[in-house]
Amino acid sequence: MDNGLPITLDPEPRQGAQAIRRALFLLRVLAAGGESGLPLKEVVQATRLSRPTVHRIIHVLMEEGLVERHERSGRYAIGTQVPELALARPSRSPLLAAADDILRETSQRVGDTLFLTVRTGNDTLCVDRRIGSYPIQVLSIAIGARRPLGVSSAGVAILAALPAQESRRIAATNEPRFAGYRTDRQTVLSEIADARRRGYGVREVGLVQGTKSISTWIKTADGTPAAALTISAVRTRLGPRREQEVVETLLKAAYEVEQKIR
Amino acid sequence: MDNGLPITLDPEPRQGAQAIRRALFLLRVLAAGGESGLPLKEVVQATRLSRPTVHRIIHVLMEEGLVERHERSGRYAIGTQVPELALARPSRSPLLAAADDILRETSQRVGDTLFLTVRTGNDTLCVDRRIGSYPIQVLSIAIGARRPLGVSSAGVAILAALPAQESRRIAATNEPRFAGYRTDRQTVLSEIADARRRGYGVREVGLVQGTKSISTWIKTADGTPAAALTISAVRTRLGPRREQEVVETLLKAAYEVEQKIR
DNA sequence: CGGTTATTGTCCACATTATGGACAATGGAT
DNA sequence: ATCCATTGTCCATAATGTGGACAATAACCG
Repeated sequence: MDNGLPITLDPEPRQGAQAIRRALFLLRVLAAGGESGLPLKEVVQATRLSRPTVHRIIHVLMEEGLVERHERSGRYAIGTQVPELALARPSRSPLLAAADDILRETSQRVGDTLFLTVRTGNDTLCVDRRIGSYPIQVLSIAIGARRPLGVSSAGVAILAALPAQESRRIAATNEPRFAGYRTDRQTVLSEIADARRRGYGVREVGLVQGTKSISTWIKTADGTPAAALTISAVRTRLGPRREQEVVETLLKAAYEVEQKIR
Repeated sequence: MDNGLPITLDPEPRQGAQAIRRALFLLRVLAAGGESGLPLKEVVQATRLSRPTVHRIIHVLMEEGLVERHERSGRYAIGTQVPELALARPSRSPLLAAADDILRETSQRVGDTLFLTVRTGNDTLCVDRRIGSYPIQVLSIAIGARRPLGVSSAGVAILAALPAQESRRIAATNEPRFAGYRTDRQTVLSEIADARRRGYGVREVGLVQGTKSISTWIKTADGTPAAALTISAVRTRLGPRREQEVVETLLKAAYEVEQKIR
């Protein structure tokens, strides 16, 4: 696969921090659990770590305030310290700022809900959502929703925009988590291939019954995908003809965002 | 010191996570560096860890996206992943919601800038700020500003509201960081004692020349301090007589917040 | 410029730390 | 009252993370 081009490969990861890496991975898994959090068991399954290890790390994170445990349910979730640490950063990322106007205009034009989704590690994260004017809107994904790369059309689009090698690596890494979303590695890999061929990602069978999603990718100057732009609607609203129209609109919008963030 | 009362002592901290604890401590130190971040050297000083250890951990955190390095300055700062993790939580804490109206009314009444500051670990963190109507306002502290407990009037107030044992422990822990704020443990301890006697914290010599701050504490139902309510103004605006008036207003506002969060 | 210092980065022998198998406790469910 | 599912704890042991010593830059300066 080495074609001599200056592809930026990740330098071999630094050693001597297994525990820290594990803890951060745990945090991301917990983040995927959102406000309601996850029971220990699911965290163990998603991480493929031993239960004692997960237990120990999660309790240390609790002592440190990065994780909370819900009184009633016993589920573990992201704690108050995390947003507190986040205050050290400017409130709005360049991407969000750049996409703001474009999202508004585009969602008005197409009438359906638009999502802006970024990649964060091996996950997708919904960072903005604009509701359209059509009376039936797909709102299943909220801002902050996090899923393994590959299980949503946005995730597939982002994987399709990555070098094949890396997308395969991520699909392999996320494999243990796919079961929870009723998919598997083979399916994801073929969806990625489809998306590469088409130039955009599609999901006929959304996580919500009867919905369909289409995603285009947004690349940074160096060619790595920065985000995905997704439209979701009830399936009947995205038949072949309209799919073409909508895709054109999305591609144009994605291109505009790309220009703004350079 | 054991008087038989059911004082909640921290259970002995869990073992087997030295590295994780260190990494989180590093994150908090970096958070104190705000947007501009800190050079490695200062992180080393603040943490009292060996330089190789800090270096290794910080670079792992960079690989994981929790820390960024500024291109120009080479300083390390909190990275994009942190706010991304924070999206897993509801946007607004109960405290902020409860304090919202009260802060607005109170800042209108007194005319000077009000700050709402919480304790997070061994730090204070400014989580809200309301600017008053008087033409000279002290704005030195921004939302997100983080300092070791003890160096601001808010920090002193919170320490004063904690059990003596714990406030002493924190003052000792933070000692290495005090130098950077031109204070020391002895001074802090005596300020805490003063605040306990008075019922509120005062700082005649603010971090900014010629300003003065007064802080009252806000306690949760279980008696632990949840936050501090601070007024800052140019010193001449807080002479003895007005100090009394302002303190009464602050105490009343703090009491109202306390009622709301129970 | 060459030289000096301040800061950041790397290496690796070694001791401490973190690991996970096995066992215990808790708490619903029936 | 008994069972099953889930969470919690222990501890011998291997592997991980540590920090002293050395190296490489970057910043400063005459």
